[in-house]
This record gives sequence, structure tokens and C-alpha cells, in this order.
Amino acid sequence: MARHDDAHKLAAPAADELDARKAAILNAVVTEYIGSAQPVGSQHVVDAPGVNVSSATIRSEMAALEREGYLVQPHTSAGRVPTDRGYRFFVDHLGGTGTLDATGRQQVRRFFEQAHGEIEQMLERTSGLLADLTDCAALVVGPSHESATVRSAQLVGLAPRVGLVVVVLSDGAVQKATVDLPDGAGDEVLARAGACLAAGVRDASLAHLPTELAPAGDPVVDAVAATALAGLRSLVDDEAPEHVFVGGSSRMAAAFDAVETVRSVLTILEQQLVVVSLLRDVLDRGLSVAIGTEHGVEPLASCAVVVAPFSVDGEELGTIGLLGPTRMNYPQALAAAQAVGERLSGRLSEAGR
Amino acid sequence: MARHDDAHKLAAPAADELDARKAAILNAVVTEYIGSAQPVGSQHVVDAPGVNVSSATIRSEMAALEREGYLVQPHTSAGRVPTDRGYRFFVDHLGGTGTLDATGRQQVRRFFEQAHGEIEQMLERTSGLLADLTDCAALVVGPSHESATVRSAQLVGLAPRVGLVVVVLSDGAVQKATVDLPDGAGDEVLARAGACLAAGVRDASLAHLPTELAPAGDPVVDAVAATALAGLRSLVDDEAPEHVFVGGSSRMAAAFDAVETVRSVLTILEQQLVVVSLLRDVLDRGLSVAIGTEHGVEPLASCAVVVAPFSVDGEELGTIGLLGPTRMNYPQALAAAQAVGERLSGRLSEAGR
DNA sequence: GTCAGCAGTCCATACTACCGAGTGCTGACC
DNA sequence: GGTCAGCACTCGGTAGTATGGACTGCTGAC
Repeated sequence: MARHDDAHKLAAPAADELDARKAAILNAVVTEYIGSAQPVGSQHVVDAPGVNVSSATIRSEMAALEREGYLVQPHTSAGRVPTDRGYRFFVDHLGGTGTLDATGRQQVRRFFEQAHGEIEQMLERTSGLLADLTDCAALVVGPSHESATVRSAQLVGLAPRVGLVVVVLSDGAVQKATVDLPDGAGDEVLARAGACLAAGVRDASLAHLPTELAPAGDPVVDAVAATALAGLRSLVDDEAPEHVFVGGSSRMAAAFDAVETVRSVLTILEQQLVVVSLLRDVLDRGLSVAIGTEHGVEPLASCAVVVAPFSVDGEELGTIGLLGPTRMNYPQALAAAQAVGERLSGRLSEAGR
Repeated sequence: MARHDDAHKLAAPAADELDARKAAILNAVVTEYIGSAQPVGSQHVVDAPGVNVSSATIRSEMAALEREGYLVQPHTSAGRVPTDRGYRFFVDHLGGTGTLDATGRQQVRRFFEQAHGEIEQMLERTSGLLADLTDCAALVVGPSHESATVRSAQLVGLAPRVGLVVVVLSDGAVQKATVDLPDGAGDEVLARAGACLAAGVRDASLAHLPTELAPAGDPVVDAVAATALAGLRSLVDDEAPEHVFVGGSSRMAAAFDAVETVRSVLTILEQQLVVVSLLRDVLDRGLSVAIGTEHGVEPLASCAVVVAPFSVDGEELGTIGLLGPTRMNYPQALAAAQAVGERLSGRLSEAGR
């Protein structure tokens, strides 16, 4: 079989291609290393499927794979460890997406059967589920509210001179902003200003709120309504547009043995902005996996990220991410991310129907 | 001097008291150990204030302190390390609360000067501030909404058969619950049901919502209102009543050198329920510090917790917590927790006025 | 009660030896 | 030419041993 592969090996762009045997060996090394975290020697590969050659031949093939940048030796006389490039080939050409194991599938099914409550709560719990499934840190970025439109706006008095603007968005999110009120603003003024505000912002998107409102006639009411609108507008710039739920970050402690690595990874995980843009960036580049230095975040050089979008009614709304060491179990992670993404999409679409 | 101490040593409860020199030595050992994380030998104590004796005398005092359970030796011929009891004495009798250093004070001041936005956001940021100040993991538990009363309730249609109940509480919190609507429920039905609901729940506390509403006459409206109320009531049991913001958990990675300890501590930090009840428990026992095994959480045996409440208009609303290794800098942590708690109370009271 | 002096303990560190997993190379074989 | 058994070699990890030093506890003098 490998014999006539040679024929079109020259025809095909050989740059990123490996012949079947090299691929099988790389596959075996990656698989083994993911499991054991120990450099893999030629002896451990000899029984792998698709590799029907002696350890001596494997050694020479491994040496070639090292020359081509797929493997490295930590030191002479040690086994081989995959490079980022090796993992990349593995993810692209080998291993497939894999499927969740039976217990995993059951866990996911049960989770979504008994899932209920608000979207935020569900996303948070989902991050826990993903962490459990994959033993990675799980990142779940909620939908952006940028394109959602205002369904309802309301002005509520909290204290003599404090009010709260509450808007409900079409995607079910609720935003609020406290506003200072002038001294004499009673319930009636609030109600009228609220109505005025509601009329002005209804069906506008949060990103494109009007700058002023139609006057209601009463200067006090108008003033209050304007204040409320200003409070609302400040929300948009103010708050990070997306919230990210991080679950299972403790698992990063088990993933590395250097406590310093753990610390730097955790530090990144605490920076929501970095996490969100990391995931977005990977997704925008059309990838579902970013390995080592492929994503630009330097402190995560020894990590890999697996992403999957989730959507409601076909519209991509959020992102699922899994963060683990580069030697993470990619097939499992991909399968889990994809399965949970699909289920989540289904669940959310159903709820919004 | 010690001679006639013997006399009333039997009379007075000598149990927890140490004479001035022993206290000074203990103080020096704890202070030194907090700084260096290395066992402290008699030589390092010799220059400490209040200890004007030779190292030989210190050694015999240290041996006594060890017999009394304030210090331990990791092994013979090593220096001494404080026990939990030693830290406890230090916290209770020595070191005082301390004050924040100048840069710390400035950091706190600046933070609260430019603090703005909603309470949740502010609490989250506060957890980051505290972590920065103390190099500990910071826990901020928001106010419980149990005693807050409903200021406003509203029913908004999101999709043909989906509605959202939004209630605003007297403390400024907003709660929401999605509800399924019957097929024919149009805007008018929603408005009427919403009004009916609002009338029924206004000024009720979330914990004591009515079980049924006054009928509005129309069976469809009544049904919708009842569904909405049910959705609202489910919120109370459903959601954890308090949310805890955890900041700076990455700092736990630097605090311990055993990666396994880091993992177990982080695992605890991910369990909001445990964290909340831990803080509550410590506070309920009237403590501001819980050291080692004093709090019941076994995986945190090598940690200490410093807590401080914060309040609005005199009413205790939330809790600030700092989690660090037992050899954390107690005076600094206490000062930071107290200062931030006070500032936060002030800020929140001011906003609610 | 204090303390200088001393003998003793025991952890780190460094050094050495050794084992074994693993490599690259070579020469024979198909 | 590709394959592979055999071989010499490399080098990290473990174990054993020596050394230094930071401690201690004790003792006897003041």
C-alpha cells in the first residue's frame, strides 16, 4: 500500500504531507505522549497500528520527523516529544474529532435534560460540565448584546434621589443603570419619564441608542428621561460587552508540574478581556484548535485552546473554549466542545422559540 | 519576676497568656517567618525589639514555646515555625491591626474615587483590588437579597410564546425569570398580567412572595400572571442567594510550592457554596481571622482566612474575605480588609442615599 | 536567671557511581 | 533500496556517600 503512495508523493505538495507510515508513527507518539506525558521511545511505537516495522526503522523515521520539525528530543538518548507542529498535524490529519465516550455522552445528556434557568446561570454551569468532561479549564463566552434590540425600558425609584433604569433586550438579557434623580422627582415623574424613555429607545440596538428623546412637555420629566438615557448609554462603553465564565481553572494546577507555569496561566485566565479576545481571535481565523504559540498569548505558550461556537437559530452567539496543556487530549476535547456546543445551541434555540 | 508569677500562675488562667519576653520572641518568629517562609532560628530573633537576651536564653524560651504549642520544629536542628496556635496568639495579642502602607492607601483611595457603575461590577473589581493589595486570593460576597423587597415587577414578551419577568428589588438588584406563555398571549394580555403581578408582589420580600394573586377577571390574564409568579418563586430556591466574586486566585499558586496543595485550594475556591458558607461561618463566630483548621474546611488546612463585613447604612450586607497561606501577612491583610470594607460601605451608602 | 561554649543533630548540597532507556550507526539480508 | 538485528554510545535519574552549616540542647560559670 505504501508502495504506490510513493508515486504521487512527488506530485502532491510534499511540504506538509507525511507518508502513511510517518503519519502512523507521529500518531502513535502523540497519542502515547498525551497519555503518559513521558518522552516516547521507538520501542513504545512498535505495536501501534499501521506501523509494521521494527524499532530500528522507527528510529530512522523518527529522526526524519525530528528533522522536519514534528518531534523533538528533550536530550540525546531520550524519547521523542511532539512539537507544536506535530500536534498540529495530529489535529489536522489524524485522530479525527473522536467521539465522547459513553459516560461522557450520558453526562452531557443528563446535564441538558435537567438544565433550566437563565442563560447566564446555564452558561456558568456549562463551563463546569466541560471542565468535568475534559479535565481542562473551560471557557464559555456569552452572547454579545451588541445586536440585540431594546424590548422594554423602565425607570424605577429606589431611594429619594436614586433611580434605576432597567432595559430588557430582545435576547433576554437585562441591563441596568443607576441614575441620580433631581429632588422633586416623585413616582409620577418617574413613570412619565420612563414612558418617554421607553418610547425613545424601543427597538433600538444597545450600540445605537438615540442621543436624545422626544420631549414630553414637562421640563422635569424631560430632564429625568435625559439622565436616564445618559445612564443607559454609559453602560455600553462601560461594561465589557461579553462576560466569560471560567470553570475548572484548578485543573491547570494538575496539568503542569512547574508552579510558576500554573501561576502565569491562572493570571491570564483572570483577565477576561484577554480570554475573550483570545477565543474570538482563534474563531475568527477559522480554527477550532490553537496550539502553543499559534495564538499570540505568550504566557500560554505551553497551552492549547480548543474552541467551538454555539448559536441560536443559526446565529453565532457565543463561544466555548477549552484550555489545556499542549499535550491535552485533542480528540476528546474537540468532541466535548462540539457536542456541548450543539446541545447548548439546541437548548437555547428551543428556549427562545 | 517569674518567681512570683508562679504564685498566681495557678490562680490566674495561665492557659493562653505568655509573659512579655515569650510574646516578644513569638512575635519575632512569626514576623520573620511570614517574611522569609524559612524556619526561624534563635540567632535571627536576638535583635528583635523586646528581646534583650542572648540566643541561648532565646533557645530555652523557644523550647518552652514549643512545649506550649506555639511553635514547632520541622526537624531537630532546624529553626522554629509557628503553629496555628502561634499565629492565633500573634493575631490576638500582637502585631495589632496595622495600617495599610502609603502606596496601599493611595491605591484604595484612587480606586474608590473612580469607582462607578453597578454594585456587582464594583464588587468584582473590589476583589481584584484586594488581591493586588494583599497578594492573597480575595473573596467578596455580595449582599443577600433575602430581605430586599420588590419595587417593581414587569412582564415583557421576548418571542411568541416566551416572556420574561423582571423584578427590581429595593436594594437595586434586578432578578429575572423566563416563562412560557400560552399561545394567544399578546402585548395587552402581557401588560395586564404584568400589572396584576406587580400589584401582587410589590413590597413583598423575595423570600415571602405571595402564593397567589388577586384575579384580574380574565382567565387568560390570570393564568399568565400565575405562571409569571411561579417563575419568580422558582428563582428563590433556584439560584444561590449570594454571588461570590473571587479575585486573584492565581496568587495561591505562588503561595505554596506543592502543586497538589494549589490544586486542592483552587478546587475549593471554585465551589461558591463552600466559600460563602466558610465566610459566613467565620463571621458568625465573631472572628475576623480563621487560621488553619479553625475553619472546618479540611483542604484549606494550610490556609488562613481574614474576613471583614461591609454594610450599607449600618446594615451588614456583605463580606470581604482574604485567603492566603497560614503564614500570610495578617496585619496587612486585616488592615486592607478593614479599610476596603469601610470604603466600600461608605461608597455604597452614599450611592443609595 | 543568664549566657558562652560545646557537642550533637540533621538537612542541603555536591559528588560519584551506576543502571537503563533510548539513540544512531553499521552491515547483512531480502 | 528498504528493512532490521546488533552494537557502541549517550545521558538522565537514582542511590550512596561525604561535607558543610545552621540549628539545637545542655552544662557549668557568673
